[in-house]
Amino acid sequence: MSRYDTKTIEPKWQAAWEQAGTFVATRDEAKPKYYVLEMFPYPSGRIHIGHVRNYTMGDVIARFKLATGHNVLHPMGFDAFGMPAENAAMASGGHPKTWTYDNIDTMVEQMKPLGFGLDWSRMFATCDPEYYGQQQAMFLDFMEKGLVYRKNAVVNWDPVDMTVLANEQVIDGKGWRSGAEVERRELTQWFFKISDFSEELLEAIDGLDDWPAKVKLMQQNWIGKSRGLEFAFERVDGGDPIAVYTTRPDTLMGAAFVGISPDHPVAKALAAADPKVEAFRAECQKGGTTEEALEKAEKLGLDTGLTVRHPLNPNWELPVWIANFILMDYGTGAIFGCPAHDQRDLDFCRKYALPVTETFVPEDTKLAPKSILDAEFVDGDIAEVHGTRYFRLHDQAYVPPKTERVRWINHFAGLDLATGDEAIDATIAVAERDGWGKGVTNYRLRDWGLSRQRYWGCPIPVVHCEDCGVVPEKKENLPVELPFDEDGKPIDFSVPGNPLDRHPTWRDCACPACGKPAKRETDTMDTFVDSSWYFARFTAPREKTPTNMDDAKYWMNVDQYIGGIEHAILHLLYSRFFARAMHICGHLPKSAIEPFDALFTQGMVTHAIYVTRDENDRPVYHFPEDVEIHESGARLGATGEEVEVIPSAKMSKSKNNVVDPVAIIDQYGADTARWFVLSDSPPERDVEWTAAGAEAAFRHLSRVHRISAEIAEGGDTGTGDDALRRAMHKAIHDVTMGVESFGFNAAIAKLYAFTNVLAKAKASHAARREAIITLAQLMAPMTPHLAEEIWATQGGEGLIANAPWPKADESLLVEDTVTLPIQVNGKRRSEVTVPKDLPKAEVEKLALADEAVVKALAGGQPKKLIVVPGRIVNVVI
RNA sequence: GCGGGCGUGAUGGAAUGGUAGACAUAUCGGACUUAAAAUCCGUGGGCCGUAUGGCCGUGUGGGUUCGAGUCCCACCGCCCGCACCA
Repeated sequence: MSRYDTKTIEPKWQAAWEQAGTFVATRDEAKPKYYVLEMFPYPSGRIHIGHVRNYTMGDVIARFKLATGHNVLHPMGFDAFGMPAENAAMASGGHPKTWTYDNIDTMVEQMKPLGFGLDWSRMFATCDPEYYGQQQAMFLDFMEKGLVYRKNAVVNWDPVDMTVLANEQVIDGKGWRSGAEVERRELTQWFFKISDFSEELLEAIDGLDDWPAKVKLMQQNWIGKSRGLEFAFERVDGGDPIAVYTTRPDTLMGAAFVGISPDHPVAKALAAADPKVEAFRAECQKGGTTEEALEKAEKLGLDTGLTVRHPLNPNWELPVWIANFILMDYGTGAIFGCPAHDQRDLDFCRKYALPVTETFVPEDTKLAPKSILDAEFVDGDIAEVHGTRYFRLHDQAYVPPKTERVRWINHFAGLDLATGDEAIDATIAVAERDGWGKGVTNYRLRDWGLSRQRYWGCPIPVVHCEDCGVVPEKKENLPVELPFDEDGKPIDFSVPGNPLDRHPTWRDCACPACGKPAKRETDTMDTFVDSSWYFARFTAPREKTPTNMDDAKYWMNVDQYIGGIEHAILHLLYSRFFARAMHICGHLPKSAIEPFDALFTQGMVTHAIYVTRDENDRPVYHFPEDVEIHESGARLGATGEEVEVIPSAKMSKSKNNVVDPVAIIDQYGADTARWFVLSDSPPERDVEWTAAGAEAAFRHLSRVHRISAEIAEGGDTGTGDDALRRAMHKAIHDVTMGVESFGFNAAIAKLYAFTNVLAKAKASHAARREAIITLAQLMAPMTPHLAEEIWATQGGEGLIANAPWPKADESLLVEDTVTLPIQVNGKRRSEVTVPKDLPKAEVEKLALADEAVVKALAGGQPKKLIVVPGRIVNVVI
């Protein structure tokens, strides 16, 4: 009997698929098309077991769709621009281009033995000039349609290296290499006008029926539509009024101060005249640009000495403060602070001794007069004195949901009991009636800054001309290619800053408008641009235009997109924007403006970390192969030292817990790796790689292989054909459901169960042969090599990859009798087996006659009797 | 800080609001073997009980329901994102 020899089996079938062109996609109007795509990898160097999981899921879908009669497109490429290539060049003196293409070669070589059903003929990398040249062409189209513009924006500035830093390169507010305190600095940058699409991108989320609800919710919150009031505070000194935007105009009577951003024009004007203000602005510019850093930073304020008049009472003057937590990018860059109903404002006002005024109190309370002592407020903000409940603020701002009714104090629109939403409406109405403000809709979504001051990215194809200004490059001059050399030598990346900026010749060019000598733009594009349209490019990857409309019409949309949850917002939102922009420029049909019909977000593959401590109590990480697991705990194989096990940690080179797919394939074969990454956890959740789990997967596949070999040797073993066929059709049904609903782990559990039945089945040779062939077909999307091998062993024609998916015989799925649990007051007490169509009344009779029920009733009558046909009986006493 | 998610035996997990723990792993017991490996059979949430069986049990505390792992509220813990990481 032949053993399960993956080293022979797997390359054999991979060669067979390649020779047959099984996965090469060509347009065929006669068949329904199916486009399945996994988020393409960054060529970091080696493939990761996480990639294996991602692509295996896609491959299961692709092979399943092929078997169900679809014309499948399942391509692969590389998201190849980005910082790590430059970092590698900086660290070891190579070139980003060489590093990247070497990595791509390695990774392709590592992916092929996994047997993915990919159309490799469509592969490209985003750093191919053929790709980024088309991207530049689209950029010019976007410019023409007014979708691109320039403005100032803040970046992380390293004052020692004199260079812009990515957020990732800012560690605890310091530059990663120089260690210098990072500053926020303004730079003129290129932007895509994604904010023009805020409403459309928000509304269209409703139509994304096959996206996870959590992703849709995150995108909605990110776009952040809000309704509010815009108005201006008159300055007492007669200067330009200060415009503010607020989502809580109902709290206007609780205003304590007006706050402006350190980057607000008024703040800048004051700073020009007053070094104290300038020093404060400089203080505010310390640290990185992330919203997290800004939000967590200590709240700082500076009283400008300016005052403004309250719009509802000209005698009420409010101080103007500069505050570091106010963003110039959102609203008008100025707010009014209402400490009673906003925690951040409350903290600020307590810190700077500004007054706190409630504008509303809980419905069943009164505002506490001063005469009620603090001591009465034993439990937070409410005190009860002589039967009356009084409210007064303490440490927490009072922020009830806007849909909750509250009691208003001195509301100028005459409200008494009303919800926040009603009060906002009333306030906006009054402001509009009296002409001092207007209701506006605002979005949190900001325009997409795409400029990067780095080398390894797609050059922005514009030219700066002294006479003509910013001029788009001519399309016939595309691609604007990155230079490989400078002064005849490969570019030196050991110097901080953008090599394009200091390149001796690359910048020099002729102005596309007037022909005079001019300078190229040296900013390159954000790598998110590259990944925002690659899915469209896969439909016609060699086209001399960004897309081919016929191909795009045929293949788009992506029917199933699969990738990590970490891309839930940015990548997916940018792609949705890009599809719309491409449609406007004639590169995609209208039908493709929502490019991903269905989205699935898969979890990570994790692995335990093994740690010991050195003499200074610093952690020492050990490779799994150096650790022995005993019942009493884990120990180092060499020394017997006890090892701490941290389960389910993200794989990381520095923690020595990375599982290399290449080693796994070598040890067990690709099918085992594929089977394991699908089997133990639901695909949306993290799965922990364990040696025992991989071993178990391998044992199971060996067992299936062995069963096939036994059956091939023939012989009838009994007469249980009927039971085996029932189990088989149940398996067909369950596995089909599992695959269609991304329940891969559940599908695999059903395959285990069916295998157990088949292994023990006493049945005719014909029935057993039918069962093993069906099992192979059901396993084929997950373990395609083993499936082909069994198919061939059992004399199947052609390739199993092309065989039609088995169909479940519905008549064999239904049982004649069902066993119903009988509950008494919701607790299971007994059960009764009845014919499946037994009328409800009969079931009730049987239930009431049940020994346990009779005992529980003790002669009495049940209060209620619930019979759910085919499910359960509940007797309520 | 803000937004989103997750939490079930020793372990990974299963379960259209309807018998919690399918399937797999560890463990333990047995068969086969001179022996081991492989394989096969059984055991496999906790407590009590020889057993039929009983009580408890899905992070914690409350709620809705005839019935809650599942729905709602609060809390705790962990994970993801926060616009220049990909």
